[in-house]
Amino acid sequence: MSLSHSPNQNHLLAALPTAEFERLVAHLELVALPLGEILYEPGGQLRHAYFPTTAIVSLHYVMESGASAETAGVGNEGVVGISLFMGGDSTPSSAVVQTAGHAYRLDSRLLKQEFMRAGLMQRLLLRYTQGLITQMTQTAACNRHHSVQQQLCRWLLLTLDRVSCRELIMTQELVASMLGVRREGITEAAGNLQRAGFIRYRRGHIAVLDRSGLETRVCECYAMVKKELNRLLSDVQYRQSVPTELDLKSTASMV
Amino acid sequence: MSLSHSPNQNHLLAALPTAEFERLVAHLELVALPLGEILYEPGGQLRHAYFPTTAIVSLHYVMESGASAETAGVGNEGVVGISLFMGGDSTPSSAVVQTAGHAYRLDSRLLKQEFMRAGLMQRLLLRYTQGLITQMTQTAACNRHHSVQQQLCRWLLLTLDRVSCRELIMTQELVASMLGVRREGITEAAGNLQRAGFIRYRRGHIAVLDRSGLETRVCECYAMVKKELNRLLSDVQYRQSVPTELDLKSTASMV
DNA sequence: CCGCCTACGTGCGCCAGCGTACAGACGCCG
DNA sequence: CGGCGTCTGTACGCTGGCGCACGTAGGCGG
Repeated sequence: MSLSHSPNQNHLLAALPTAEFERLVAHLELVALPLGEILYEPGGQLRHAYFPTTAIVSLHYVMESGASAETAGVGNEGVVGISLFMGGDSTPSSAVVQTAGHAYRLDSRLLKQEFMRAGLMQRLLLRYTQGLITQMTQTAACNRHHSVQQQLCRWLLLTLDRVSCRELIMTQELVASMLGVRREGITEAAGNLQRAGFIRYRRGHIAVLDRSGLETRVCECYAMVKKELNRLLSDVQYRQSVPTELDLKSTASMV
Repeated sequence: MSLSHSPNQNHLLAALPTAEFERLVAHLELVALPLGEILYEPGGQLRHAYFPTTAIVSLHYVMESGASAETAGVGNEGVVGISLFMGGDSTPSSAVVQTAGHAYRLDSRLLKQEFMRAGLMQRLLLRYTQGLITQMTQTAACNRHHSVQQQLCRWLLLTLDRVSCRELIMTQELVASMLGVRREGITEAAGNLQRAGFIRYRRGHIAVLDRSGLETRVCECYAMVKKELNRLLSDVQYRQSVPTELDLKSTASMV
């Protein structure tokens, strides 16, 4: 948490070749993202792209009725604000900080400029976007066919892969709004997992005790998303320290 | 149906400036797409991109259990095979012809080449992809919160916007697999719509009698998708004949 | 014209998840 | 230490959609 910050904690930034990185690094601004902060709302103009390091941002859609559903999450593997280079400048979804932490932000114009250079940055951003599409596709199917408990496991594991500790600051209410279900549904599903000894719930804190236990309850969607993201970014090379230990660990423990 | 074919029937191709269009037109190959044809399967290498004119292709995901769900549809407003330029070359979803018709196909290498030129084609493809993302997002939320009947209306309207006639060749079984619900669920929902006089079902044929009727039953998702796609492609200019009459009509009748 | 295959209609029991309501319980703050 | 706000656990009836099973009917091929 209070360790030194570095843009290299974000996988995309860490994968940039030196020349491209040098061009951007002076314009990267470290910002703290408190829980609940809204990075963008439907139709609003984006002024920055955010490269999370320790924070996790949730992309989700709010319906007229107020009901909502997460379509994808963004952690240190990605970037918030793909519509900047995809061309729309805005989207109908919102981006909300789901786990407090830090991110480096970059002026939207600079990101577009860098994208237009058609260098590795463009390639990385497009690949990442493809991974995001996979995540959304999978979420759509998962919403349709899998139980709340399975989805909770998926969500916990995906979130866990993006943070460095085993404890999440997260109320059931919040999780429920992510998955688009009732709070009581989460209470029940989480209760099961707790009785099984996989997690421990304590008033806004979820401690994961047995990761592999969760993996026995999760639906296929989790593995699919991880596998596809790994595939898409498998050939990228990091400039120096490889920041993927978490991902490697998590995928190694999969089938 | 048996009218003359032209690449201009596809909105993306029609929006290319003359120079870019000339470069590609010799390599565009008209193909007939029969109902049920599989354009690509999970993990398979794509050899072509498809620009539908009269055909409609469904992107959908099949789970281990065999259950499936459509994440987006592609008609003459788009292209099948975005992973070619996004970078993955393949996706975990499949693409299946949902309404028989025609499409122009283009060798995958040529599409990549054209994309790399960073001309208007790139801009169009990225914008379209952004629209596709919107569609997937909306589908995910819709799967979660809306009734089968609302989703059926959404699906019918979206499909109707992509064909030139009021009758779809479509069994209930097929619609059910698109929406990822039971066939009986479609029977019931379609029965309601038929009793209301909005549609007429006849053994594999769905005739839409009252479009505005359907619009009273549909959820917000339909309008959202249309609106966003229009916004994203609002500033494109067509080379000659404007092929958007259908879309203009459909959006004019919306709120 | 007849038969058969495929598609459509219907009925039933079942259950996951919803809406609502309320009771405990943790922990912060005064 | 005590109070209160927030978070979590539990209970109950309800309903939409599922799984299954079967009846019916349209329409194509022989």
